[in-house]
Parts: sequence; structure tokens; C-alpha cells
Amino acid sequence: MKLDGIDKKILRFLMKDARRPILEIARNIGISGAAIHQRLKKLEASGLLSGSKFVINPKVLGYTTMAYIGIFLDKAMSNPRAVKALEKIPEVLECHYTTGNWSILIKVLCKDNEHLMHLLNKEIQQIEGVSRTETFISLNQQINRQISI
Amino acid sequence: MKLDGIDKKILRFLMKDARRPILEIARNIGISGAAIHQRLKKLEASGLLSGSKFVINPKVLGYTTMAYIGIFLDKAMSNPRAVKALEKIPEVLECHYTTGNWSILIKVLCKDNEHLMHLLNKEIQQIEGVSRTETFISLNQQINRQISI
DNA sequence: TTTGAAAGAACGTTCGT
DNA sequence: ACGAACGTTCTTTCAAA
Repeated sequence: MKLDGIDKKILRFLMKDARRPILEIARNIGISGAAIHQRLKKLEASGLLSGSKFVINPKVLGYTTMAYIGIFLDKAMSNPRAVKALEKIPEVLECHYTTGNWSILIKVLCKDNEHLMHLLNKEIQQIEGVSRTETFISLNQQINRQISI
Repeated sequence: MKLDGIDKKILRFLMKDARRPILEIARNIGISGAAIHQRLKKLEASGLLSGSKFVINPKVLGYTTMAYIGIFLDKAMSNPRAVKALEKIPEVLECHYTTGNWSILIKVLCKDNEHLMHLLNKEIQQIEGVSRTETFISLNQQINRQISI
């Protein structure tokens, strides 16, 4: 997939604000709305644009504690089964099958430390095959962005 | 901030597709467009809705290697200065100030392992005050979602 | 609070060029 | 890539339930 300068400009606009009107972008870039429309269709067809999302600020709902948890699995425990169990826990936002010490690295979002403790003791550790965990609390997320175009 | 059932339904629609027309959501939920309009304004004013983003699939652009890197900083190196340096590296998508072994945990996205190696050796390790790093390659990201409403 | 309606502006989309 | 045209959606407003 190759992007020219105009494609990149369009993407940079929409990645910041998915609701930005096409015509407004057209005016900013200096080409017609129809042209942008065509390009967006191409980008969509290529699979590069996989959708749009409203971004929510979890702090407003009281979710202030983010953490990464490295999980060690027993030999017998298959990764897919563990993932299936983790999917059912809504606090788990990401789950990665990683190289290195752990079998799995997950990112969780909790209301506070107590919530996190409960999540660890009553949810994560209770999953069959989970032998040990290592938790890293994010005291402050200082960068959060998508790939730069 | 308290959400009632209708708020939650609206959010669930928009979190999946930010471009979904309000009137269509209204029809699905069974209330008027004007009501949704009012609620969205409230949600925006509360700060819960912090914007919308087009989601890009980096694989289409050839970015297939995601990794987490734990960074050890020298005592002398202040966290803000390190973050400033990391901000300049576009491959760095997230940066967390964490408890535990490392000073900083970052998430990076690279085209391939070679790209990652270059990033580590020529960019990250070159930052003044970075003493050591530990890298965890994500072989497969199996969950990726926002907070559940 | 929500509704239904109504107005005008702005938008997405599709053409022929 | 353009510009015009059409149908839809958005925003805003208002009186009424």
C-alpha cells in the first residue's frame, strides 16, 4: 500500500477527528470533496481504514488506575484458552502473546488500587492455568497515539 | 458522572462507529433524535467524550511488529526529559511511568524485527540516561478494546 | 425530559466532463 | 480531479406533553 501526500493529509485529519466533514478537509487541503471521497473509498478498500471510534475518557467514570500485568501460564494451559477467559473480564483492554518471561501481557483499567487488587486476586489468579503474575501500575501515561502517517 | 441506560446505549453505538448518524441511533434505541442530541451535548460537556478517531490498520502499511520495551533510567535522568526524547520517536505509541522494575514502559510499532533492532540500538539506547532495556515482542495481539460501558 | 415538527445549512454521494 | 445536482443528515428551534 502506497500513500501519496494527499492521502496522508486526509488521514492525518481523520485520525484526529473522525467526524470532521469531508468538505471541510477538502477546503483545508485545497482539492474537491469528490476527490477526497474517491480516495477514502480506495483507502477503505485497501483495508487501511478499519473503522472509526468515539474516544472515551475513563477518568470521568472513575477509572483512574491503569496497569500492565505479565502472566505466567502452566505448561498445560494453552494460550487460546487463557485468552478466552481474559476476554470475559471487561477490565482487560489488551492482551498480547509475548516473547520473554511471560506467556501473556495484558493491560487493564480499574477504578482504583482496591479494584485492581480484586481483579488480580479474584479474577486473574482464579483462571485455571495461571501460575503467577507481575503487575506494573502506570502512574502516568505520557504518550498515547496512533502510528504516525 | 452517572450514565443511565440510554446514555450507555448511545455510547456503545458511537464507540463502535463514530460516524454513525444520530438519527439512525435514535431509531435503533427508540427515542427521538433531539433527545440524543441533548444527551450527547451533556456527555461532551462532562468531558467523557474526548473526541473521535479513525482507526488505521498498520499492517497494511507494513508495520507488523509490535513490542513493549521496559526502560531503566540512570538516577540522574529525569522522567520528563526521557519522555520528551521518546516523543520525538514516531514508533513510540505509548509511554507509561510505571511502578516495578523499570522507570518507563513503552509500546512501539515497527515494520519488522530489523526495524525494531534499529529502533533499540540507534534510537532508544542512544537517549542520554537510558541504561538498559528489556524488550517483549507481541507475537499476537488478541484483545484490543476500550473500556466497556 | 422528552417529543414531534419544521427550517435552513451542511453534508455525502453520484454523475458527466 | 472537478463542479453541479440530488437526497440525506445535522443543527437548532419551538410548542406541547
